[in-house]
Amino acid sequence: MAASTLTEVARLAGVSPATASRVLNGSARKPGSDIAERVRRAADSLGYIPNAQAQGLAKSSSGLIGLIVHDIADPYFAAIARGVQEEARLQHRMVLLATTTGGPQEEREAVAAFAARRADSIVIAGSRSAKPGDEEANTELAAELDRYCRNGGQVAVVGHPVVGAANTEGYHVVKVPNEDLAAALAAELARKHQGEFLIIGGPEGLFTSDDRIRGFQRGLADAGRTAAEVLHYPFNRSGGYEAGTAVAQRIKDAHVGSNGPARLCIFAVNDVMAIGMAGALRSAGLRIPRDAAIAGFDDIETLRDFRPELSTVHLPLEEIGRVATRGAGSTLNGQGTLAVDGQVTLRRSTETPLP
Amino acid sequence: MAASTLTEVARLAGVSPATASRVLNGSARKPGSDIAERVRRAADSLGYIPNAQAQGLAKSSSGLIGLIVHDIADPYFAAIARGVQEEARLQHRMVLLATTTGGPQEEREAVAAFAARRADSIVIAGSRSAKPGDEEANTELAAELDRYCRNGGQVAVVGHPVVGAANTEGYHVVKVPNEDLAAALAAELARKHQGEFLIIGGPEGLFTSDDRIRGFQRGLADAGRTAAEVLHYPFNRSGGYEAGTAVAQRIKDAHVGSNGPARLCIFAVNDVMAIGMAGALRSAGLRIPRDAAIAGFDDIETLRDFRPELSTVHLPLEEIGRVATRGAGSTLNGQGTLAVDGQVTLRRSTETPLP
DNA sequence: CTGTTAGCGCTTTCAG
DNA sequence: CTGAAAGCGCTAACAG
Repeated sequence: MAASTLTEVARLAGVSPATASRVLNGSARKPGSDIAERVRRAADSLGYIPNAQAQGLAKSSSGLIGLIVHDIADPYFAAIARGVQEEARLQHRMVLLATTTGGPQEEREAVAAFAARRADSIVIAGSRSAKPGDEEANTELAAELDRYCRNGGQVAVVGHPVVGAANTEGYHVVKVPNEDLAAALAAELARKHQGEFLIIGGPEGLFTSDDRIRGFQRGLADAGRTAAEVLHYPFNRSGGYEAGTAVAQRIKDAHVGSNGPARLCIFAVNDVMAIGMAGALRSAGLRIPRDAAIAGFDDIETLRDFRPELSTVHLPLEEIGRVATRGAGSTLNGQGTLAVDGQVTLRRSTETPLP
Repeated sequence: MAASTLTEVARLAGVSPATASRVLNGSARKPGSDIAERVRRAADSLGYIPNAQAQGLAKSSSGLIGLIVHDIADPYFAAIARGVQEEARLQHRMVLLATTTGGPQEEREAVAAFAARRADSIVIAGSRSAKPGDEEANTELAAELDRYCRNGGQVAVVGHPVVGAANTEGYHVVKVPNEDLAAALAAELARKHQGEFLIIGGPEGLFTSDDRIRGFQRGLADAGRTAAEVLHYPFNRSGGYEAGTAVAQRIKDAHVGSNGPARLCIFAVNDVMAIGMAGALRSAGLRIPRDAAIAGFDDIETLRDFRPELSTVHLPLEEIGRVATRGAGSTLNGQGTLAVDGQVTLRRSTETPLP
């Protein structure tokens, strides 16, 4: 027993499928109210549900919006996803989810899959990378997006354009001033912090990570401080934890003759890494901010309940999701750059402990 | 410039669309390798991407799996979503996301939307409720699901069947032994805890919440303890926080002449509520476990970095997502009950502080 | 093994 | 204002 079709409804109502279509789904034409009523009655007596695939085929559009994230359970992506979802709902669209462990190769596949489903627009939230070895995959990804746009698709990428992406109509970038914000953070920290700085970054070539590292170094330089050492680890909590176990030893060694205000100040390029780092230090018996200061980036919701309260750069994550979706939703603004801003947010993890 | 079609590919390769279809998409038939090669070449010279809508229409299936959650940014749902996503990928399907603020009304709409898109299966992760006033909406939801199943759809709901859902072919339930686990938790706590118990539940009528409350009370009773008072608050972090501000005062009042081991032991029916509760108590200047013990339920990933370490009942969240998806994925097992198990996990938040 | 012929369910000109 | 007819792009019986 298959679902009932428009034709069946039409027959039951004694009208043509065309008319039934006109009353059941929006149309410029407005059938007579008597007829309309009859059709509607027939429709729900049969429990009619329009076949979106058929509608899509006929109208060549789908009401779908594709979202690409690295990991939906990462609070950063989850928050963006919530924003995307909210905006999608406003637009009466549904969200198609794809998770890619990070490679441009997988992203290309996801884009192709979305294109196959004729998604009206695609939001790419994951960070782009330019690791050596990824060039080819990146080129292919760019080509895929290009084709998608040329076929009328709308794309919004968060944070950083896709490497080599042509400036096609329909291609939007939600600019996040990672570098400037990181610089601002460094400036603030340099003011109240006399010790050395250490940066825990993601894999080399990850744009988001690189931007933040560069910005932080610039901020330090502007404050007349020497450049910080940079360590590279995976861009997630485990990476931060791993880094933390390495750093803990260092701190302990330096601790001989420790002097509070000159202790190490660690900047992890995102909050989950900062959290991992803090966890590792705690496991090693160290305390924040007593034995080291830590700052992160993103201000994920999880931080609200994390102790010590973590200094970070607040990013309007949900808003980013909404803006991206909105930008990719309306063809109004052909192609362009959307912007959001963040804010340095100092909390207890970088306070100078009382002597 | 629209995307190129199978027909175009066929023409370019000098074969019939049927043949092109056979080589480009899996088919029992295997065209000659010379022809096949020609078609494949034509296909990617044109950058051909099959139109999934058309395929779906023709095959009446879509490769889509619909997921319904309350809030994708809630760690509980995010973890389940990750599991669903993983399994979906294994099955070469894509996940369609819908978030409902909780009402059966919205869930009904989501199911209808999935049905319209001809999703092969639907996973409902949100908790079902039987609030007075929801009866009608619940009935409609059940009817919608029923129809969906009758039309060949597969459904898996997590935790609790939909109220009034007929035992249709294709309807699966991932049983979570909430009640028993809560009872086990209560038993453990009763053993090491002499003070009173207090339960912070979700809204009355929410099955997950009610089951856990019932189980906990049963566990207390079996241990010869008097029933705990139950407070009802929203089923999220805010609810827990709100509850916490109310409870804090109580604790302080009782604190006059406090005696460590007899302090209050609070059971919040899920971890996010427990976290909210803990936050509120901390804001009020109270400390866990010194001034009160707290336990939650779910063991969300966030707990790993929460302090004090929270006692809870571990649930294999990702696994639940996978199992649900798997159950709803294969028509093999017509209809039935899938099960997962949890485990009481005691941590520092319920330890008895040293005198 | 390949090509032809019908649709899948809906929208949309175009007549009436 | 309504109906008839022609597809949207692809698959699946059938023939050849």
